[in-house]
Amino acid sequence: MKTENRKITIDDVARALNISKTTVSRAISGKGRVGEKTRNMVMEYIKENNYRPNPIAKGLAESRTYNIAVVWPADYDYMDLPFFQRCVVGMNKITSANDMDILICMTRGEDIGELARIVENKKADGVILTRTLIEDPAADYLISRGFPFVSIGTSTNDEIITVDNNNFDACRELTAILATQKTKKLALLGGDPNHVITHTRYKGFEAGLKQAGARVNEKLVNLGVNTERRVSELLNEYMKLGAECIICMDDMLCDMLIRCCRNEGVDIPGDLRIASFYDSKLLANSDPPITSLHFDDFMIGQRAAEMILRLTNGDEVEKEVIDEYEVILKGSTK
Amino acid sequence: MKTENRKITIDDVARALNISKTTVSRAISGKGRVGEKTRNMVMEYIKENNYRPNPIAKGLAESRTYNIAVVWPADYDYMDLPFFQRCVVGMNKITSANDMDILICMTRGEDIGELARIVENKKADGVILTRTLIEDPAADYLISRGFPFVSIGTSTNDEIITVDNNNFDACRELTAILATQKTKKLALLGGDPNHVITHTRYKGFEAGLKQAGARVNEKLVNLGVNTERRVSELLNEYMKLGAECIICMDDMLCDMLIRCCRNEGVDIPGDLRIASFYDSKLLANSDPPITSLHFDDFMIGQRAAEMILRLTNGDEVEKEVIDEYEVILKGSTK
DNA sequence: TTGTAAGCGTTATCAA
DNA sequence: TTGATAACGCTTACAA
Repeated sequence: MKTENRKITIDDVARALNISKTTVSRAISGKGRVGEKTRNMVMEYIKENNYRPNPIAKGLAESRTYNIAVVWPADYDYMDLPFFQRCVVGMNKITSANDMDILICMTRGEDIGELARIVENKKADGVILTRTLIEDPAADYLISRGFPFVSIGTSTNDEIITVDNNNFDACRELTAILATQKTKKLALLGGDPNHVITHTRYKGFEAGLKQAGARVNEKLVNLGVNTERRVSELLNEYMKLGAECIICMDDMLCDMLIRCCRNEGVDIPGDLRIASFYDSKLLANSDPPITSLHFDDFMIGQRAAEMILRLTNGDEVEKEVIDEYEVILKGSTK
Repeated sequence: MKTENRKITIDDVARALNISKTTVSRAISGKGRVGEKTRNMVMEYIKENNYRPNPIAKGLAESRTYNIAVVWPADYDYMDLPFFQRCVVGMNKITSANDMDILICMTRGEDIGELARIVENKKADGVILTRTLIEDPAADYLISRGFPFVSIGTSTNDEIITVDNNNFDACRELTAILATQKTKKLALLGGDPNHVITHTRYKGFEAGLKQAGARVNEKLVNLGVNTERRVSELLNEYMKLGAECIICMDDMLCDMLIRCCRNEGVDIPGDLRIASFYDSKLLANSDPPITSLHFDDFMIGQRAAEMILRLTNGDEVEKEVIDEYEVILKGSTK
């Protein structure tokens, strides 16, 4: 009972069939002409003997890895957002269907050292960036190296191939709906101004107000908010200015705001309405449930993966915008 | 202005220095004797010319990949739990410090096809399973292939090298604290009985009651709960039986339970106390905030990564238990 | 201490 | 349609 554990190689196949490696290789890859009969013989043999070409050797010969690197931010602020995880599940559906794998690569603030290592070492054939920044060292680096990549999110740099949800329209629509109720005084609480999405959401907010015949009140808009202390200050300011509704750019801000309201005895939606430009399962089920937008993270991951695969195959790839968002009106806006 | 983009190889280094590849290889790897002078010369040259050995070629020669595969469940139930994502961030800290990378690999229910592909194709040197099951096809497969792996979570199979939080003690402690208040009638809502953790938590619950001089009331314990409908039914049953406190095994159940209570007009903690055996940032901030346990996901990922690296280096590795949990008492249990 | 040459398992070039 | 044979870039016996 010898358990031959050594993996069978292309050489073994060739020898067993009394043909050359070249022929076997051609039969499998489909490149180059092979006799019908020979091909069948090879295909049958490898099926029966469960031969799988070694992707490392293949990679060495082809200068490929059959891996896609996905870049995540490792900052604590983002570690809890299920967004990245959900994207990856979507990407995996595509990559695994193409016998490719996903490599996880972290950036820590400005530090793109790990990405650089992966690129220099050729450990992946392409890269997916999971967010776009105004000042974006990762994207700049990849461009400078001429390394294929796509970004999730809209970019200020037009050469970058991106896939994004239609955040602008979604935010515009939600804002317009809220503004055309009796409520006119809408306020905004925004995140990191180095994120392109922050500006997109702001533009959507602006357009939504315009559409409803209202205008942005600069005093009711603040970006770069990232602490509960700051949220609390702004809540007080906004209330003094007579804000009727506050929209948060994401649910971490929204979560903070809810807590501040509770501490200050501000009733939602009685004294103040609240909405978020990005959904969270848990917030949508909180008391009161929070009005928000919903995007399909799984889907956007899938699209990004499809695009980078095409790109690494040398095909032309165009930017994409996904329009399937949902506006979910809940108790927090009556 | 020729941009020599071709990567420099070990051959280039050797030729430039008028020595053989062998010597260069030895100087870099540290294996085999090399003259002090020669080594310095090599090291200096590769630093200046920014030479990095190609890991694919290295891998082909050594039969290694410098990748670790991390296995995630792709089921919808788990897609939202930040646990897996946080683990990976922890693992990455270790792997990247060792010039290794993380490959993501999904299992879908019983389907371990992708894991098998990665193992058969030798696309990783070792595997980390992120949960343990009673009936565990992934672990069984890896054992049968003799492929190195570690599991996060306690296993019923003693040969498996695991790293786990001390769930038993944590659950025991929380239960005991809740039971030694005036409350004696504790109920339990549990998840998938194929997960080892479900049983561990149950044992902890049992031990906690015992410690408090109480005993498990079988009618107040139900495992395998996974729908809101079922939670609602059980809430009614438990209330009829006079339950004073319900502990949920995780925060998805807890979230459902809170919603059911709201629907049924059950006041927390007035009519009923609630706690969870696994924490969620959002639940801890809900109204009322939920009493729960807290574990360090980042840390457990780190440990798992350290273990698999040692294992792939052929070192002996022992099971580990991490004792740093926190019991967080909040408003939901008064 | 250093070098030669044979792998590692593929693909690709060039003849036959 | 097929087959030698040389890459791909590195490690590692075995020699010197």
